[in-house]
Amino acid sequence: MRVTRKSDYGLRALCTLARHYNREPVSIGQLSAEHKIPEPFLEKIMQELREHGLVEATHGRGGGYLLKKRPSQISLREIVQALDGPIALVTCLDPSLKCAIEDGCPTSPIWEIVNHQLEEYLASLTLSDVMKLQGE
Amino acid sequence: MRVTRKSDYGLRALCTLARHYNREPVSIGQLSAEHKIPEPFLEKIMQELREHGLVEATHGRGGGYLLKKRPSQISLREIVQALDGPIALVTCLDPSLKCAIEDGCPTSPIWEIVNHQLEEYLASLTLSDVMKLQGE
DNA sequence: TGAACTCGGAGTATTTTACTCGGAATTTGA
DNA sequence: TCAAATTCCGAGTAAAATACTCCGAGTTCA
Ligand code: FES
Ligand code: FES
Repeated sequence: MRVTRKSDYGLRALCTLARHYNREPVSIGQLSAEHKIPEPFLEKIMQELREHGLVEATHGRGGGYLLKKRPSQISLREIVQALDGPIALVTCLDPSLKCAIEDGCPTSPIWEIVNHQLEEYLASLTLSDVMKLQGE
Repeated sequence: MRVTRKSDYGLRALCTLARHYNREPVSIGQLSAEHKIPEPFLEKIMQELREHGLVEATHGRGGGYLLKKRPSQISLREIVQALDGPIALVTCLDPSLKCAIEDGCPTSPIWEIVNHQLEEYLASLTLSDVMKLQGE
């Protein structure tokens, strides 16, 4: 029942990018120092975020990353899905896998409901919510 | 973001025990056959459920397991906590571990909220809810 | 007394997560 | 124009968590 470290690291980095929204890009070096994230690992994370359209990168000296959308347009759900893959509380809910029992499985309906609730809840929270909470 | 197989297996087994509430105990053999769970693994699972006071066992021939409380008194949260340990969406929320940043960590407030919501939601669902959904 | 059970502890195997490495490509400023 | 600062990409390795096994011992009951 855990979000991977990738998602937590990713979210922390995105917070910094939210502060820099509409300003100069932020490099891996800066991000990893601020949040104590191993550099090469964060590099991979930012790459995935870019592939999923959440950030964009500028190459070369002075380059780095910036948010591609407004902080209020980026939900926790998107972030977690980008880094951890589909939200599936049990393996049977992961579209890329299949389950042992299928029909007549007593637990599948309840997990579907819980999963759906969780997904909707994460969709309702955005980077700007995270920023707001931080200030308190 | 996954409940372990242990919890899913455990929940399936508990469903059968719910049907047998106030009747004869059900053995590991029966349970594992019905739900296609490896016998020795299920044995461990039932042991943990017993240690957490959710089921009770009777030894010897004709023995097996029975629920120790009414199905409506057993929440998903208890089950998951018994088998997967504390519900902690990120490692920082697990009381047995500590975190790298602590003060000023931008993500900790939001994860606490999400974690709490999830926990409450699981607490609100019981074995009898699972049974009801199954009938549909 | 022996078959059908659970108990308990100590394992092993498999999968997932976390993280590293090195070389190529891109941009900018001196 | 070249060297430094940066991302990009693919292929790894290391560590941790999960999934599962094994076996000998204790219980109960017919
Ligand atoms: S085994 Fe797949 S839904 Fe239960
Ligand atoms: S690192 Fe522990 S709360 Fe963020």
